[in-house]
Amino acid sequence: MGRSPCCSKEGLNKGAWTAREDDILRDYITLHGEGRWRNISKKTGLMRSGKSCRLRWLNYLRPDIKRGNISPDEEELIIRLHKLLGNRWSLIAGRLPGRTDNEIKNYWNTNLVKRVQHNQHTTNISANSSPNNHHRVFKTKAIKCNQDSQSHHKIQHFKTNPDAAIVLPMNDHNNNKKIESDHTYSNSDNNSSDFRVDLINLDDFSFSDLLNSDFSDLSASNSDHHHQQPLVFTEEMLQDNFWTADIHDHSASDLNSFPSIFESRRE
DNA sequence: AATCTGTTCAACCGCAATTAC
DNA sequence: TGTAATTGCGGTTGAACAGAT
Repeated sequence: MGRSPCCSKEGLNKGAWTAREDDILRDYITLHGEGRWRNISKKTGLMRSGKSCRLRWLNYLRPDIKRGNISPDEEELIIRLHKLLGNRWSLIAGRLPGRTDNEIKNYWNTNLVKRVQHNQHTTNISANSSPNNHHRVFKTKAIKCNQDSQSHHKIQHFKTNPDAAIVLPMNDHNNNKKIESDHTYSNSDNNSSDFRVDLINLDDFSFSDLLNSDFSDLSASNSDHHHQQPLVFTEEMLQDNFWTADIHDHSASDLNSFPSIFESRRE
């Protein structure tokens, strides 16, 4: 016995949204907030699927959205994050305030992929003698958390897991929460009840992989420091003998510390 | 002016994970 | 606990537009 059957898809509008449809959707979300996407078409008479409403809102109508004019800094950040994460567009978008995964994906496919391929080609020619000189893409595990005990358990799992993980707090457009380095929950919106984090399993890569990913000035390259959220670490990483002294010496568990920490570890 | 070709980007689709019943 | 609905993600499509011929 599951949920009540879904409404028929017949009669739903497709294609470009009209200004009137935009107004209806915007007004509804302003009044009732995001989520329950399928209800929107029911309650407003919009002949659009819930999926379509969600996409239209997230990619176009959100008030905090930035469209077009991707700056050279943002461009650089996209390239670096793509090098690190691959086609994880939502994850990359999470590090670029006001940008959507769709916009970044489009921008990558239309502007950056050719340039990166060209650069790789020229790099390969010049570094032909070192075939092992390639970077790796880190696979992350996304988990959804809220402030209940189960979510604490999830975080605790990663805190106690020997394969300690880097926590990438999502700069989620739905809320402004993040996990602080001490794992207390920072909640700037008491009405929101959950958030996502992405975890990189350290078992998946070696230090050299990370070093080859060229993290340098990742944070600094983004001009919008107000919205920039630092990468943070699990408690284990802070306690780990390999890391502790260095990170505490740098007194900040964010990416600004990465290059020097890694450099010192290599010595 | 008409047609062709390439580019852009909003929107759709299918799938997997999560959530609700 | 099983099943179906919902949500979110990445890949793909196609309409609209611009520039070339």
